[in-house]
Amino acid sequence: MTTPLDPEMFDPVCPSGLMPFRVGDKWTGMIIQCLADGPRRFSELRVPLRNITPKVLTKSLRALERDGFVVRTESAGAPRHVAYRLTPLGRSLLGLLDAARAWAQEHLHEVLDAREAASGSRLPR
Amino acid sequence: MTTPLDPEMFDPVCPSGLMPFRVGDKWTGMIIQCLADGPRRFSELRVPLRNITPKVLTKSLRALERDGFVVRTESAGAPRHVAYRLTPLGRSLLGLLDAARAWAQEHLHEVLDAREAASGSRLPR
DNA sequence: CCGCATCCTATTCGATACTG
DNA sequence: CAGTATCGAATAGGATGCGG
Repeated sequence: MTTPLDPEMFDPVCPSGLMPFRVGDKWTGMIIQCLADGPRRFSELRVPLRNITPKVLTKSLRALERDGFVVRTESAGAPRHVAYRLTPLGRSLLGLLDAARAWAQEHLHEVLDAREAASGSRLPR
Repeated sequence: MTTPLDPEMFDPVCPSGLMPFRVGDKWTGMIIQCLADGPRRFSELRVPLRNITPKVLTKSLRALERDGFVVRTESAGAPRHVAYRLTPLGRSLLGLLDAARAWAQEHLHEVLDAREAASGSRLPR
């Protein structure tokens, strides 16, 4: 349930930036994936999202909270312990993310090929 | 097959801007919808996308072309006649768009409610 | 009819440094 | 540990006007 997140969870060679889909902002989809099998702490999330700055992660998490996809829970104690977990509404997005990944599995290479071909034939209109 | 596009096709009251998903840029998803049941002309596309400027529409269409989702065909003659149609790859996105709409049908109101509630309780952290 | 050229604004993302 | 504050670069999106 709470095994550590794989730092290689998001392949840098196939960043979701190449995907024709986005959920929320640049990081939202990956954050939701990270929360798929249990609550995670702020700094735990920063591991797979290797270079995310705290400011940007905070912003994405606040948006997810505001929209009811995620709840934030702070337990008293020092050092601080803050956890983020998906709500049922947040979990309702997982199916769509799966569908998107399935599409990518099947078709993304076609997009990359088309892009490659387009950068070859440079006949600007 | 080529009945005119409904100018009210995209409800201004529920713009896709509120959706937590995006395909490509702001207009891409709507363009693909417009092309779902047959080729369409440039100016035909501008109708349901009421306020789109030609520059922006062009940019989105070029991106769709580059990625292999759409093909552009220009028939000789004056005035010009340019049509855009989905490729099989482009059509492969329709299922995903349907799934996204189904999700929205079922859950978007929860998001809006959550957003509403959040704007009520203003306890900034 | 189908764009392109220019200019402008707002937002997004990130780097860096600092705090309870 | 979990953020906040400030700054800067890049990009998206749009308004307007011209051109083949």
